[in-house]
Amino acid sequence: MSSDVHRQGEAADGTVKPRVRRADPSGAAASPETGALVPPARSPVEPTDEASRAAVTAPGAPARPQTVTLKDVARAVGISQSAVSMALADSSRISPATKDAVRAAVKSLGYVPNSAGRALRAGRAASIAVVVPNTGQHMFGHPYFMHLLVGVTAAANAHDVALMISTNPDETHGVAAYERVLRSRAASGAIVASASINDTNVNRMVDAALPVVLIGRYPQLPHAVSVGVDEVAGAMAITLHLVQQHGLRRIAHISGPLDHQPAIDRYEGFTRALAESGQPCTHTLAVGDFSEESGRAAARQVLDTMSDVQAIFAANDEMAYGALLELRSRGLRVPEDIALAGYDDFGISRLVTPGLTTVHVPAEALGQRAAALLFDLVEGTTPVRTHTVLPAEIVVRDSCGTHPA
Amino acid sequence: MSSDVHRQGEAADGTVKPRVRRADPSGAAASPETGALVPPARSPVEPTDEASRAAVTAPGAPARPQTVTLKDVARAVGISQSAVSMALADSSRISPATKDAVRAAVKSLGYVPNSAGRALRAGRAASIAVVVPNTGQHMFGHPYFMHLLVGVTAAANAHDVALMISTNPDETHGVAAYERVLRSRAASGAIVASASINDTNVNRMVDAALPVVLIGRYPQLPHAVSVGVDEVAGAMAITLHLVQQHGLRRIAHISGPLDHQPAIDRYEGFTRALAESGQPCTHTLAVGDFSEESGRAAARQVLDTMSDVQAIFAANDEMAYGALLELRSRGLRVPEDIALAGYDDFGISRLVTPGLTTVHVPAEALGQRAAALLFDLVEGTTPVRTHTVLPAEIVVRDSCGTHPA
DNA sequence: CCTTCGTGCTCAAACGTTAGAGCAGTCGAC
DNA sequence: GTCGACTGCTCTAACGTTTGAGCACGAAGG
Repeated sequence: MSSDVHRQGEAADGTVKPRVRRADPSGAAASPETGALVPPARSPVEPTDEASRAAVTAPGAPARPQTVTLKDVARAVGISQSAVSMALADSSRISPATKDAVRAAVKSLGYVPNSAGRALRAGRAASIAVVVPNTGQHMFGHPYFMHLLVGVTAAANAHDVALMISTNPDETHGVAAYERVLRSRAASGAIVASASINDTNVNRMVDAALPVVLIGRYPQLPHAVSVGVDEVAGAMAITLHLVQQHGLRRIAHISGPLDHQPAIDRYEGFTRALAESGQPCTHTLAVGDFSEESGRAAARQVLDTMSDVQAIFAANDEMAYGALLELRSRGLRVPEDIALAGYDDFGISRLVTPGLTTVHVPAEALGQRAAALLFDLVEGTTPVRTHTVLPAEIVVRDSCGTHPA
Repeated sequence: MSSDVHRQGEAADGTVKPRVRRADPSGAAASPETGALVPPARSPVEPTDEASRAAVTAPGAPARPQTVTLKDVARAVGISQSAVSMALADSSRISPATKDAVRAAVKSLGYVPNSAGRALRAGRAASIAVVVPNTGQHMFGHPYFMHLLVGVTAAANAHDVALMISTNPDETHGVAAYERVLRSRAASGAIVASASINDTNVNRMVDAALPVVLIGRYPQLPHAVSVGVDEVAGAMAITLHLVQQHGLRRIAHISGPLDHQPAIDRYEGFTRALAESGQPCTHTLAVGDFSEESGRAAARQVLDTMSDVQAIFAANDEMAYGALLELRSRGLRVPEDIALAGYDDFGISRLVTPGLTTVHVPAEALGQRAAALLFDLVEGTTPVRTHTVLPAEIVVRDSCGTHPA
């Protein structure tokens, strides 16, 4: 049985010699798990166009796998296939006895309706798509999407609908990947989880006149159906927590790229909270790109330019972690010397020492709501409101200081 | 514009009052991000059966969204639709001039082939599925799947094939979710990422005579095509590292559930390494379930029963983290008092302090290889080998002790 | 001049499904 | 006794695609 097993990297004598990789002990940005993937010995699948693929398949094409269709059920029961179809649709025009017979035959033959036939007839597929445009895998691999997917999956399962996911291989294929899914009617609607507010793809999708639900806030697309989180409120809450609960006054914000709506909203929440706190606060801003390394760089900038910083609020946990590394390397203690807060709450914040105070993004709930809205759209029920905003919730851990009182 | 915005949890006066949740400062198992999701104000989508949904859609059913089909292109060019089809397939029977005209018309009309029509005609859909059977979301939400998905997505994109994901809503729906995807021909093949070796669903899938690639090692299914990682070698390598590089002799293993192939393999690698190390080692075993809490419990058991433990090797990073918490709470230092190692390398191991020495699981590469194999199967090319095994690679960080020169 | 061949298309059928029209038989009402 | 309505089905068309068969035409070969 082991004779047909092929071990890559196996030495000639049959012993397995695992490669050892030594991690950067500084724990900095050269993160092993996001590093280049182990290159497969076999070259990656090369793109094949429809024509040549068909040519390859044609010669030795095995008999199409035998499927049981309506016709088979009809033959078994001794009625027409339309009658079977109607029976399965529980039509009142079919006698109970016939329905029973049909159900029995369906079960014994193992009939499952062919989705292509159904989709063709119905004009739409029984599936929805989650599209993540404009993404290298750096975006798609994020835990955020995993949680989103869990939510969408749950809703799709409940609705008895299949789920397709569609990402863009690269910028040049930009449009293709997701537009085709919709235009080809492979999915009857889509949930779009994008990023940049300048993403023209998003506008395209919305214009496509197909059911689309956006995740996030899209002020420039007032008529698009969207579901988001109240990011401004979340950022306000955590900033106010720093100011009011911990009495901090000199606070830096490390924002994400400011063509990114969440980055804008979190920054706005930050400034608004300072303005409304009633306290004389000083603040500064450093812009990152949501990556750990950019957070570290931003922290460096903050520490070098603002004297006596008391707290840093980063627009996501990854940058907060980067900042933590910078603080650590300068011998600054968190939270004793500087308080730290993040945003997202997808694992990092809990695992890091000290645990990061952060704002929880309910990605799973977002996914579930988005799917529910999409189903309304697909079924022609116009949703009552176009924009749904879920509440933010802050999670207090240790990085912002010991709990007063 | 903000008038149609509905804020959940918004107070009557319009101010947003975010809820504050206080995290368990012990940092133990009550992990916020895996906790119950924020319950949506609106009740979750209730299951709707096919019949009643159709009834809802029927009355006000809007005109089916206008799509441009082959017929439209044919009309525009002034030829038959078969000619258009042949032109697009680059048939030699069509003149270059006509092909050009067709391509121009396709472009100007924005024709995209309807996937249902194509799938119906071809007998199979241009999509593959990733199925995760036997799963509460506890399994599906794991970073492992995210990485797997990234790999599969890349391959699917390169092959110009859509990707469906299919999970089981719950145990009762067990079969339905994935079996339907395949039996209904919604996908032309599937990648199965399962867990338990007793999972009868996996056998069912394999028996279904549809292209299926399993992820992991399935010794009991020798004829199924699978792609896995050499878990035994990985566990051996890390164990030998502890024994040979760090001179540790009293080592405990915290395994996963032993009806789970990776758990079995990692345990086997552990014992085999000890046997082959040439050193007189003492070891013990505690069984967990791959959860952080079970890791903590197992560590408790180990520390209470085995005297003078020098190292703990946990079968995954989550349990290693649980063990770390237990050690920390007993005032034991890692690695000074006890060395620690994990397995998986999906983020936790890098973020925790001290960084965990672990074995890297190349989930993305697994996904990519699995997809490549699946495409071979779907296209009728029988792959040369049924089992592919990727090499393991250990990642040395700080939890196993300082690097001996 | 007739046949053969090649070219460049058209025609028709088929994939599996659903739904509207139609139809044979029964039954109740007038 | 005739009419209409109802019951319980069958027939047929249609969704959009691909493909094998067929056909009209011109050129080449006998």
